[in-house]
Amino acid sequence: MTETPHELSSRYDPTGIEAPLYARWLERGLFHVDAADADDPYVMVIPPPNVTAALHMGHGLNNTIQDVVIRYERMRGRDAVWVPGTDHAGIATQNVVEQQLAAEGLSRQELGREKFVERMWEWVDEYGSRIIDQLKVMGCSCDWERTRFTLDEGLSHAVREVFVRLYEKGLIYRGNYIINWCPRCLTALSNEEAEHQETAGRLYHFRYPLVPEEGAPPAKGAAGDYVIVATTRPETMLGDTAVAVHPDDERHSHLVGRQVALPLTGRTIPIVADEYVDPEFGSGFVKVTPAHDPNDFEIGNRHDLERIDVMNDDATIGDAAPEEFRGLDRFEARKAVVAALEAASLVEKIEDHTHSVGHCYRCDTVVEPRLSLQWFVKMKPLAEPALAAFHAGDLRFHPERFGSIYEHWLTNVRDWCISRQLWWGHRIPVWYCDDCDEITVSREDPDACAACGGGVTQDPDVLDTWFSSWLWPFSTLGWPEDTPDLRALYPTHTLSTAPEILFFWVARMVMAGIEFMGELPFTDVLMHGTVRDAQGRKMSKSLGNGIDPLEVVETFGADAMRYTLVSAAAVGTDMQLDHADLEGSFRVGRNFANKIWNAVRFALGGLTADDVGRDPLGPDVEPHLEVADRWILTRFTDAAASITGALDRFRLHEAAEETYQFVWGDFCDWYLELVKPRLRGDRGEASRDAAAATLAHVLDGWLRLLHPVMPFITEELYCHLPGRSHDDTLLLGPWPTGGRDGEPAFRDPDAAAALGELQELVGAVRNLRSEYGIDPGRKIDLVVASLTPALERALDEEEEGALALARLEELTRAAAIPTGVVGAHAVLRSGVELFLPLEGVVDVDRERARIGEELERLDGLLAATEKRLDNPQFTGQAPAEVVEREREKLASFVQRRTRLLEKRDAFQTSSG
RNA sequence: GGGGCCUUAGCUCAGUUGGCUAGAGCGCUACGUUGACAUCGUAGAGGUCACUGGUUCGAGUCCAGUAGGCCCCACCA
Repeated sequence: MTETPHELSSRYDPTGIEAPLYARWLERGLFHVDAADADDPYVMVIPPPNVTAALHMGHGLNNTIQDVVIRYERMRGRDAVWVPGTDHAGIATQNVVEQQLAAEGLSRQELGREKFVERMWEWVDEYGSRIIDQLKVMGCSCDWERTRFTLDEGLSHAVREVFVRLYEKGLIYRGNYIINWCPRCLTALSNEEAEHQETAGRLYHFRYPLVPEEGAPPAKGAAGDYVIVATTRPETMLGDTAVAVHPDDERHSHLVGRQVALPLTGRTIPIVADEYVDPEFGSGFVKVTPAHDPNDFEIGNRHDLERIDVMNDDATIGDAAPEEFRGLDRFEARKAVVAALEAASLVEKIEDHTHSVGHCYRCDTVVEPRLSLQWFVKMKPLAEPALAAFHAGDLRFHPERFGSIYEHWLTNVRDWCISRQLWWGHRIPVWYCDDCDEITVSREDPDACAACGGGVTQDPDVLDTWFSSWLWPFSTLGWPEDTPDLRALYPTHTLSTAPEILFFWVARMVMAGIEFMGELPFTDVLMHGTVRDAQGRKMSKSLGNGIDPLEVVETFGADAMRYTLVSAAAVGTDMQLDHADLEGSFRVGRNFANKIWNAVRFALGGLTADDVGRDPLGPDVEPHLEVADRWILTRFTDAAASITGALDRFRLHEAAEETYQFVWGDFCDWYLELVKPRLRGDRGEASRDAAAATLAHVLDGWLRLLHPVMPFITEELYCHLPGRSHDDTLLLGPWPTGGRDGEPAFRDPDAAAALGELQELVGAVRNLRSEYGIDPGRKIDLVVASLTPALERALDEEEEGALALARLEELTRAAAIPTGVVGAHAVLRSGVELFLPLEGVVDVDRERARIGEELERLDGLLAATEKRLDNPQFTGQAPAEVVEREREKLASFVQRRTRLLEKRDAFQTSSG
C-alpha cells in the first residue's frame, strides 16, 4: 500500500514506526540464512550478554557496531549471519539469585542444590528473553532462529566433549595450587577474575626469635637474636613454615639451617636458602607461608616444607591456628596477631604501604590467595598456535595496538583454573570412585568405577563460565556434531567486543578454534571503546551514571542513538556521554533523523512513480542532465566509494560522518535548493524530468548508504517513495559502491568543477552580504567578470537556482568590473571577480582597517609560499602535484593581494 | 615493577604512508518564518595542534626527553 506524502508529519517521530518495521523484517525472515543457501557467508557471533544484566550503553555501542557491519555485508549481497545468544555467567547470575533468596530470608544451602538450580532456570526464562527483546528494539538484525544459551543442551555437549578431549590429551589436570579464593562467593577464581586494585595497607615488620645454638654468632641486621621479617598480611604468619634468605646474602646466609621460634604458635621453623628472596628488600629475610602465598608455595615445594592452611573457606581462622585466634575473621585476626606480637615486644615497626590487592570481579571482596585442590587447563600448548596465527597476520586487531596486548598475554600465559565451587554452570564431568583412587572422566555418565566396580560420585564443582564461552564460535553452530551450519558458517569473520574481555574470551576463543576446529574462529577483531560519563568515569550501576539504551530509544529513536554512538568516536576510542543531559548527548542523531525525514518529505512532493527508478543516465534522460545533476551524481559516486572504503576498514565513524556530510551538506543544502525551480517545471518538462530522475536516484542511493547505521528511518522512507510500498525493502541491497568492485560509476569532473565555482560564487555573495550588513531579505544586484568557462556553463544552466540561493535581483555578466562606482570587489580562487555596488551602505574606516588586516595575513602566507617555491630542494623532491598546488596557491595569493590593494584604493577614493 | 595509550577550538572528537592557509558536530555571536526541515537557514568569532629539543626542503603527523591524564599486565614479602 503506498501512502501519500501528506501523511508524513513535519517532525520525525520514530514512535510507531520502528516496531512495525522490525516485525515485518522478522515476518519476512530477512535476517535468516539457511546453511544450504550460504554460498558467500559473512558470519559474526554476538558476545553473549549475561542473562542477569540489563543492557547498558556499552551493549548499545557494541551491538550497533555489529549490526552496522552485518547490514553492510548483507546489502553487499553476502549471506550475512549474526548469531545471537546469552551467557549463563556463572558467579554473576548465581550471586543475583542468591541475593534474591537472601531477601526472602533464604540461602542456597537451605534450598538445596536441585531446588536452587531450578530457581536459576526460572530466572533465566524470565530475563534471558528480555535481553533478546532489548536487542530487537535497538534494531539488531540477528538470525534469531540461531539463538543459543551457553547452558543449552548442545553447548553443554560441546563443553563436555572439550573437557574430555583435553583431559585425554593431558591438557587438563587437577592439583593443589595457590588460587584466588573469594571468601564471599566461596569459590576459586581465575587470575583474570581477580582484579588488582591499588590499596593503602601496612607493611608490618616482626621479630622472630632465633632458637639459640651453641657457639653460633648472633644474627646481623637484627637486634640481638632475632630475624626481622615483613608482611602485609600478619594473620598468615600463623601458617609460616620457614624463613628464607638469599643463598648469596653475605649478612645472613650463615644462618641457613638454624631454627626460628615462630611466635604465638609454639612451633619452630627452619631458615632456608632460596634465590627467590631479594636481599635488597627489607631485612633480607622472608617469612614463608606455602599455603597462603604463591611464591611461598613455590619455595615450599623446593624445600619440601609443610603447608599449613590457617583459614576456613569463609576466611575465618581455622583449626590449624592457635586457639585464641580461631573463628576470627581474617581482618580481626590481623589486629589480634599484631596486638599479641606487640604485647610480646616482637613488632619492629609498622609502615604505611600501598600495594595492589586482588578483588573478586563480581563482589569486590578482597580475594585470598589460598592453597586449594582445583582443575586447571595447561595453556602453553594452546597458546603457541594462537600466537603463531597472529604473527602470520591471519588475525587482525582493530585498532592494531590490541595485537601487542594479546601477544604479551599469550606469551606469558599461565594455566587456567577452571573449577568453580558454584552450583550454576556446567558440572565437571569427573567421577571419583567411592572405594579406590580411580578417577573417571567421561562423555557418558558412568554408573560404576571402571577400575574396581565400586560406586562413583561426581565432582560437585562446575566449570568457569568462560569454559563454555571460549567454544562459542563453533558450539553455536552445532559442534561437536558435523552439522551443515558448522560446515557452511565456520569460520566466522569479524568479532566485535569490549577490550576488557580480550583475555577472558577473545584469546581463548582463538585457542579453542585452532585446537578443535583446526582454524581460526575469525579474522578481524574490533575492540570498541568504553562509554564514559561527562567526567570521564566508566558508566556503572554503583555510580548511577549509566544511560539506559532503551530509554534513549524511547526518547530519540533507535536510529538517533545508533548514529550518535557510531559517529561519536573511532572504533577503539573511548567516548563521553553525559547521563545528566541526554538531549545534549543524542541531539546530533535525532536532528539528523529529522533532517533526513524532511528532505525525503520534500522530495516526495515533487516526485512521481515514473521518476522513481528511472535511470538518470538512460538515453531519454541523460541528454537533459544539467550541471547540478551531473555534479550531485559525481559527488554521490565519490561519497559512495569513500564510505564503502571506510566500512571495509571498519572506520565506522568516518562512514557515518561522511554520509552525514553528503546528505546534509551536498544533497540538502545545495542540490535540493538548486533544483527547486526545475522541479516546479520552471525550465520545462525535460529539465524537470532530468532533475526528478536524478533526485530520486541519488536519494535512493544515500538511503542505502545510511541504512546500516540508521536502519529504521531509511527503510520507512524508502517504502514511502512513489510506487513503492512496505512490501519493498532496502535490507537486501544492492549497496552503492561508487564504482568499487569494478562496477561502472558516473563521474563528470567538469560538472563538479563548475558547480564548485558556482558554490564559491554564492558563498562569496552571502559572505559579502553578511560582511556589509545587507538585509538578507533585500535583493541586490551583482556584477561578475572574468568568468571561467566552468562558471559560465554553470550559470547558463543553474542561474535561476543560484540566484535564489544568493538572493540576487539581477546578475550582470561583464567583461570587466565597472570603474568609478563605490562597491565591493571579491576575487574567487578561480579568478572570477565579483562586484557588489555599495552606494552609501558601507562604513569606510571600518572597511579600510579590515582590508589592512587581511593584507597583512596574506603577506605572511605569500612569503611562506614563495620561500617554499624558491627552495630547489622542495621543487625537486616534493611530488609534482604538491608543487603544482603550491604554484596555484601562490598565484591566487598574488591575485588576491592585487585586488585587495585596488579595493583599498577604491575606498580611499570614494571617501575623499 | 613491566607494557600500551592519550594530551588538537569552550565541550566531544576527526586528522590515512610527513605537504595544513589544521576540520566536524555541539556550544557561542549576529541576522533570518526564502512554505522540506526553527530538531531549520546564512554568516561569523574561537586553535603558538601539552612543553622542550632533534630529523627533514617541509612536522599536528617521525625520533628523544619533560609535564599531566588513562588503561592493561604483574607473586616483590
